[in-house]
Amino acid sequence: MPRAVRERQMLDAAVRTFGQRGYRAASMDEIADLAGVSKPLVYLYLNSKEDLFTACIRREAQALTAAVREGVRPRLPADRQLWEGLRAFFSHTAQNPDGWAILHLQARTHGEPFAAEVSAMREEIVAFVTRLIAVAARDARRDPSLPEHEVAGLAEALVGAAESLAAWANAATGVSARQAAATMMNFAWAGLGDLMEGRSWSEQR
Amino acid sequence: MPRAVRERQMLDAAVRTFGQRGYRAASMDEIADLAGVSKPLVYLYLNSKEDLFTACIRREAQALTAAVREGVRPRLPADRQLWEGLRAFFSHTAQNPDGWAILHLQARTHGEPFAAEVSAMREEIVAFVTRLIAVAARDARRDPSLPEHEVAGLAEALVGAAESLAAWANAATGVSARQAAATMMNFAWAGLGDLMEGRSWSEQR
Amino acid sequence: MPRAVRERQMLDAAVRTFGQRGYRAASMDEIADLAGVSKPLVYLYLNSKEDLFTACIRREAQALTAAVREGVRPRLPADRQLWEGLRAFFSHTAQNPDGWAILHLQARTHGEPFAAEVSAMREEIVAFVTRLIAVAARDARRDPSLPEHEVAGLAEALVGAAESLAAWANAATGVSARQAAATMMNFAWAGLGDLMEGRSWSEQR
Amino acid sequence: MPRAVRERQMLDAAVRTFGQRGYRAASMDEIADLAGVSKPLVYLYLNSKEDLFTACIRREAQALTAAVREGVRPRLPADRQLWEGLRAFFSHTAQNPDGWAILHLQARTHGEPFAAEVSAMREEIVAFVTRLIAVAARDARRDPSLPEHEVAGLAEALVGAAESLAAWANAATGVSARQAAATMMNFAWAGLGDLMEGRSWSEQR
DNA sequence: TATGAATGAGCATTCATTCAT
DNA sequence: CATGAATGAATGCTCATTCAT
Repeated sequence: MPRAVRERQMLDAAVRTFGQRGYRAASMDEIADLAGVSKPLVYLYLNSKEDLFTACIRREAQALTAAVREGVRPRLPADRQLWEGLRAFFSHTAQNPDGWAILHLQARTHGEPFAAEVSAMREEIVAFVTRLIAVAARDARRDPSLPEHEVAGLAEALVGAAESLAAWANAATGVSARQAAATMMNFAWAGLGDLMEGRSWSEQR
Repeated sequence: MPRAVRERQMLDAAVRTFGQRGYRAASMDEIADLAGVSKPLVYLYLNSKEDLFTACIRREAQALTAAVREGVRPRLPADRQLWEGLRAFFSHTAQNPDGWAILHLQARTHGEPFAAEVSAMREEIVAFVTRLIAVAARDARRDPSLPEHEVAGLAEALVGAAESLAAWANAATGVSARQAAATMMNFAWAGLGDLMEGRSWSEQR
Repeated sequence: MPRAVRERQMLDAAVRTFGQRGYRAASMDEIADLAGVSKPLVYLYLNSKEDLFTACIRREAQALTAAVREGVRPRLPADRQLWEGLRAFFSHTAQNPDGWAILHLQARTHGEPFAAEVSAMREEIVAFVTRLIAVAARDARRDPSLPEHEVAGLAEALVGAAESLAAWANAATGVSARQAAATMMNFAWAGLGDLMEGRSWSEQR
Repeated sequence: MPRAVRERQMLDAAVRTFGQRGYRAASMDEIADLAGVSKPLVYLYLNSKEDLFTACIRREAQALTAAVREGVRPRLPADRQLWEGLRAFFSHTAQNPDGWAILHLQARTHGEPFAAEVSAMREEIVAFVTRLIAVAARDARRDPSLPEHEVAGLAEALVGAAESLAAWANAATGVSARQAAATMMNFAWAGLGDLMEGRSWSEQR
């Protein structure tokens, strides 16, 4: 069996195990078993538990950013791009709960080698959102009087809100990716103040 | 030395160790050392690692909710209450990074006995926010045409955004609790859309 | 509360705990709790776990030998003395299962300081039986052509059989001390060979 | 080194350690040391201390019953079968003092999982003796007017006597298996009463 | 007389990791 | 390419025992 395939099996098993048990509670024995190979082979291919976990994080991070990137049509107005990105995000996390658990919970919880890995991805997403906000500001013919720093904070908050909603939507049965995205747009774009006045964000214009 | 004092020392040491190392990686030996007592005493007073961690979660959760509750003056308009709550929240988390790490990261990452504990606290905060939104809607003389479910999602998103900003503010040096709270208000109350048009939320009116 | 009474309470608790849990599994904590006193007091009165266990063994051994001694009228013929001794033995062990467990199981299982203690008692009983056999032989006007050594073996076997029956009678519901003693007499006095021929031992002559 | 061999070594070491120290006092460290392997290997092969002890009991129980079974020629008269069985029994226990200590003392002293294991073996032996008694009764052309229950008691007493003699013979130097068996036959078959009259059981008729 | 507070030492168990084949 | 065999190092937890009061 070619190496690439074996490696994929191992990563699949590892993602599942790490996602469900957590980094420390997952044992290499269980992962090897689930992958259907012997433990030494896992070490031969992936060196150590740490490296294996890092590989999981990287793969899942790339899968997530790719899904979001592919979900967004870059020519649309900023709010529409955000809308599409959010839909892709909620959709992907709902379909890959173990991967999402690794990125959102495990990697950040278990210290330096891993937190850095996931931060890279997060920054990519934050940068994407930051760019959207800048574009929107330009389209509104406004000088970016919002300072850099403030924009970064807004993006951070937006991403955090989305992450939180992802967990909520996954847990609360019956909340679709679309609904979660709609809630996010209302919250982030329209703002609570506007919502109070009866103005909510809407996909149609 | 009286029991109550010793117990406090142990909890302090445990919060610090759990917060920095994580639940699994923290060893009872290290906690006992840091508390300046022998391991058996930790077991005598706090029964088990699980119970000790639960006690940490409970203490930190109560400290956090108490801080927020005390920071809010209940007669003010909803947005002002939110503003004050956020300031208290960011302030408390900045001053108790280990406690916040336990609540935000560790407890949620390590499965059922603990996740439930922190969920209770989180629900209390979400309920507080939900109530604020409802009050704001009433004050704006709007029928609560925002459905229950949508409000829950908004509150969830708001809390998630705040949690995310807390981590960000703690990490990025030089962001004060006040600044973080302002960013949150802009984000949550004014909304990105308004911000684009130059309307941001402001403490003065 | 006078020392003697306290000490009795402790020994009672210890016998029960050792009898039910075993020497190693019984904890000084549990014994102190059951006795209703603090642990240091147990140490003050009885020095150590080892000494405490030894004290239990001694007390129960004396109680058992006393019960047997008091049950036997020394002027009767040998077989009647044996009969009475067996009844007293089965009766006492049935009423003190924990004490009997200590003597029969725990003390012999846990090595030297204790095994010696119970051996002393056992030898006393074996000596009693040996004497009975010798008396019976004299009464039958037979030279003791049974060698010393053989007699010791017989006595040992008899005591072993009785001990075994005690456990069996205690476990099998509905076997009285009297029945157990009768079985023993049939077995030991009449012998299987005689039983086969229809001759069994009988209390009435 | 192949697994089966290693496993035997471990069981040998365990039987010796459990037999001499007792179940609780024996440490897995000591057993592993004595077996010449590391502790994790013991766990890998035998799961837990409890399982290891159970495996010891089972192995020794089977060895003992096999030795007795093989020592008995089934066509002989009942008393001769008993004689042969006893010789095999005393011989085996004398040669395996640690195994015998496990079966006779340790297993019965340490509660349910183990006591049940050894009870099974004991019942097999008691059943064998019971059958012998029944056969002897038939051969003597006697109705089995000995009630079931009485026979069970007799068998129990006989086995107990033998167990007791085994310990005695092992301790008292210079008592051979043959002598112990002879004493048992005199005791059990002839009965003390007969012995008093000068009639003892004899191998020759 | 009696106890609350405290600990040194040990034990069963697990796990990431490595050889020799 | 793949594995059966093996281990050093921790870790959670318990227990007999002792002071200071």
